[in-house]
Amino acid sequence: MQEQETHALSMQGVRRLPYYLKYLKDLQGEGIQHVPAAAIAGSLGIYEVQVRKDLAAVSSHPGKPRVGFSVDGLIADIEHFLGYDSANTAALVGVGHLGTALISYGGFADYGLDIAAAFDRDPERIGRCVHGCEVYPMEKLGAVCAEKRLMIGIIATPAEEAQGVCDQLVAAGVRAIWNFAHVKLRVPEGVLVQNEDMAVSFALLSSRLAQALRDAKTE
Amino acid sequence: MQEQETHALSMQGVRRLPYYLKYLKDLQGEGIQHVPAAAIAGSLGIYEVQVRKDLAAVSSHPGKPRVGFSVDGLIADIEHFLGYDSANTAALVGVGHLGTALISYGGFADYGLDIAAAFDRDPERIGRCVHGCEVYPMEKLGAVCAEKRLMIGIIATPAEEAQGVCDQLVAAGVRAIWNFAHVKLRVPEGVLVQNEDMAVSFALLSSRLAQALRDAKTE
DNA sequence: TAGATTGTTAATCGATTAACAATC
DNA sequence: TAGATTGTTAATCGATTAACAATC
Repeated sequence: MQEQETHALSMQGVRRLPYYLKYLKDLQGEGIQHVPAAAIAGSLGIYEVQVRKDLAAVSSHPGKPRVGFSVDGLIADIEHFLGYDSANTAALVGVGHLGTALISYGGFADYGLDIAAAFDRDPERIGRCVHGCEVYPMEKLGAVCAEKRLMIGIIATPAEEAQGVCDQLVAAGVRAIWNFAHVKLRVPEGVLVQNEDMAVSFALLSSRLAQALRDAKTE
Repeated sequence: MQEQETHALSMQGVRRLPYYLKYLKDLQGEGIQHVPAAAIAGSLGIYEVQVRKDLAAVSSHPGKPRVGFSVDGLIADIEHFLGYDSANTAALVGVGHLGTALISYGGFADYGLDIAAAFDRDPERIGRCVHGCEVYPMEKLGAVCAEKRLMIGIIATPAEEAQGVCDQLVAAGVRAIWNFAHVKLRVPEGVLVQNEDMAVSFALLSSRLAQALRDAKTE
């Protein structure tokens, strides 16, 4: 019975899961069947207790004293928790450099994401096939999304167009938006939005660097 | 005197600053000179108190009752806090789709990032000029970074090459690494690393979506 | 003065860390 | 049994939210 994990995992915890998963898959590749929490913690530079708490929240099979956790079991549990075994089908809008990078990024296949169709308004790009993914004109967005029952809309357009594209995706029935444009999207209740904002990430880096340089000067 | 802001701002707070900045610059463009915290909070959908706490941590000029905060003053303070007025010069390694997207992304100029040189090992790409940025061969990395005194290394290579590139960048004197490869980098003490991991971001989206779909089924 | 708006102190909430009891 | 490793309960830490006092 895999349905006890209602919640209890912090959002930070969810962010750690992909790292656990990567490490566990490496072990799996080496044919290792059991792993103690301490080993996972060591590979990521965090505390064992945190790993145990995270795993307790997602895993259906508890770890065994003296043995550790089942590698295969954990992989299955984490993938289930993260929904990698659900239908994560996506439509990508904006086949510029970033969009192409996303389609081409091999890592996603591992993580259950299937970009099933791409859209662009540039006639030059329409009809092309990028890494096995066909590029459709914007006019077909509604029909293709509905037909393929796509769940996720990925926005990789310039910021000015993002809201319009978002509205079209929502109208076409997607349940979640992964937004790479530097803009705050308005969506109806019930649609998830995840922002991937490079400007925010850079701000963090820049402030830490500025702080470090100031500290260095003071000493 | 602008040097009282030792700390006191949460990391989450730092992540909100770029949004404040964007809103404030819009106001500046409209010629508005003062803004109350409530207006900033409203535009972002957060509480006023949080905005005030964040601003108190970074701003040198306090806000005035009945008037609000000086738009120009806040912009200057936030940019200073984030280090956008420092020399944020960067070397980018890996001029694939993602690397090209980063160089071409107009937004960074606003945020104080200057990608001054790019590197690649593909002879086809070397010597080209992408959005005003010259692409050098990997062999020149050390010399160019030293000569231009570049502070930040941006890694946009495949995961397998990331650690090697990181080592070269560190040897060339960069103080911070912005890593887009899905790998955990080892760096010497004192070098900052900021990971921008799409797999992590997607994991968050996927788990939220899976949870939402489960909830919908239950009801 | 009255009211809008600020800044600060206290209360709550959430996540991490530490201490310890349970089990193969 | 002894020891490795687990899971849980309590303590700490950090960030958000609420309540309130200060000021133009």
